[in-house]
Amino acid sequence: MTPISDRKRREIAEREELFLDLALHIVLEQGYVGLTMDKLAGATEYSKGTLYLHFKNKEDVICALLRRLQILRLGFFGRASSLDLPPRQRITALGLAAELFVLTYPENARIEPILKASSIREKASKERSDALDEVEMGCFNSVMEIAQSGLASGELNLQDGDSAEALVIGLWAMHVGVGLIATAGCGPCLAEDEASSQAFLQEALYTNGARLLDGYGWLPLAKDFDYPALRQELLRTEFSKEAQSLGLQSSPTQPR
Amino acid sequence: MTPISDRKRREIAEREELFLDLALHIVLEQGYVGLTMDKLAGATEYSKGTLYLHFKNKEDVICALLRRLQILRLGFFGRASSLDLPPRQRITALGLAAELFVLTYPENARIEPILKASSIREKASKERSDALDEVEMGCFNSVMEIAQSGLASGELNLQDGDSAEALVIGLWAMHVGVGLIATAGCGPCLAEDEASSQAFLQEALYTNGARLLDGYGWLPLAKDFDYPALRQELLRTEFSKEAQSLGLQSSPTQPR
DNA sequence: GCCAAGTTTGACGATCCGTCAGGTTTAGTG
DNA sequence: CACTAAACCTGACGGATCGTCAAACTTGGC
Repeated sequence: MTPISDRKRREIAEREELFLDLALHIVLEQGYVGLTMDKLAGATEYSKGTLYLHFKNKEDVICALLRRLQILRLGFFGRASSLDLPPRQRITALGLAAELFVLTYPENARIEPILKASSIREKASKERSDALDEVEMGCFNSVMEIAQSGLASGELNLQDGDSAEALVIGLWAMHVGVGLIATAGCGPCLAEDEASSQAFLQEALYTNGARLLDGYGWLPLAKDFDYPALRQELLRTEFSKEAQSLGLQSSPTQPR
Repeated sequence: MTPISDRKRREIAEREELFLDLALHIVLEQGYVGLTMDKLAGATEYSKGTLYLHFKNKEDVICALLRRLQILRLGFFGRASSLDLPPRQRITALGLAAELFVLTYPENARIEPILKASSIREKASKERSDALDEVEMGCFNSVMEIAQSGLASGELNLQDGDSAEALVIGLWAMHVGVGLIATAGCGPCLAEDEASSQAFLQEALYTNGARLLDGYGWLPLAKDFDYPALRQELLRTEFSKEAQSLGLQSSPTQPR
């Protein structure tokens, strides 16, 4: 039994994916409290002991779950960020990517706040927590990189006390904040109707992002460039697949 | 034993305060997971049964804890919001109030995300959850009211798709987001040194708030009014007590 | 002094976490 | 093919916690 075999290794990786799929299913259906290691083991063909070979504890499962999602987010961000566009247009594209990510993987909104808040990070294994950090860092840096290229090319001019980092924190905080409000509500405000309030919040996030960048004087300002058209175009090109599967009508130009 | 006695009622209310004090102490010391109903009962002179006469469950305790804090926040907001200043100055004052609140009651930052994230609201009693909503609504409305008076007096002019609600959501989301990042970190980014990164985040929140309002074109713009001076003045007047107890040097004008 | 209503208690059943001794499978060997 | 040792998996179990409720206790009016 010397060769600790690739097959085995692959099997284990596959099994972990399976565990995470099932865990996600349970969390979505019954919430974090509803997720039980016994239940999860029962849902698989394996026993609790095996589960604990993969995950240090329940918190570790959540951590792994979120990491899997954040990798997808990073993918979206990367696609937007590598477009051949001027910085402000690129960051607008990234904003769109963030929106599409949220819409495509609504489960992220359920998992992320669970992990952010309670002291889950402390209990999860260090490796997994670090792995998650790494991906989140990547997302943050995608934005940071655009800000820096804006500075470099002169469309973004910071004043006295400002910094690119502060700007990115602002965008990031707004993104995180809207996500949190969307799941937790801020009080019951906006809670009238689940779906429409989600749409309103996403809309508000876009608007406020644009206003914030305007406030920093990042050119071209919203009034000087047709960002909505850019978004529409991106929905037709880079993000056409996502737009389609979400059923976003990309305001057809001219049906022939 | 006919008069169900005011004394008794008062005693019960006092006892609840005591419970909350002790619960807060435990949460601050040992985190949410460290808070145990047995432990809490043990810390009081009462038994678990009595605890459960006050609170439906553990989640209810957290909910009550946060509500007590949010009432204090509402107080801060109210004081700022009722100042006799033009709208944008007033909302700046409210921003300062929010900062001071965070500094004065750092425990809020520990409790709030716990409740926002995990499915605590679902398990807490409806009454308590509603009571919390009410206070949070009050806070939100403080901001909303200022935005509306800005609209009314013409310093704030919204464009096409914008709305006062969206603006307030933006500010609110940024506030919430920064709070979450401050406790959870966004990845380990900024985590170099606990205290200084907190300060940076608060600073960033102020800057971004100002930039956002500038982006909406809410007059007077940051460049046309000395908002830092206004903040200093408020620290010397309305919020002198808080500034003092926080040891904020309010850059003395002229010691005589 | 006595009783009934109101109040408090803590032992208990139920649930869940994480472990580990022991059973089962696997893959190489003669 | 039989055998063996390492790798793998299992599920019963100890420990911790939640929330309940029947019983014990306190209160205050008569």
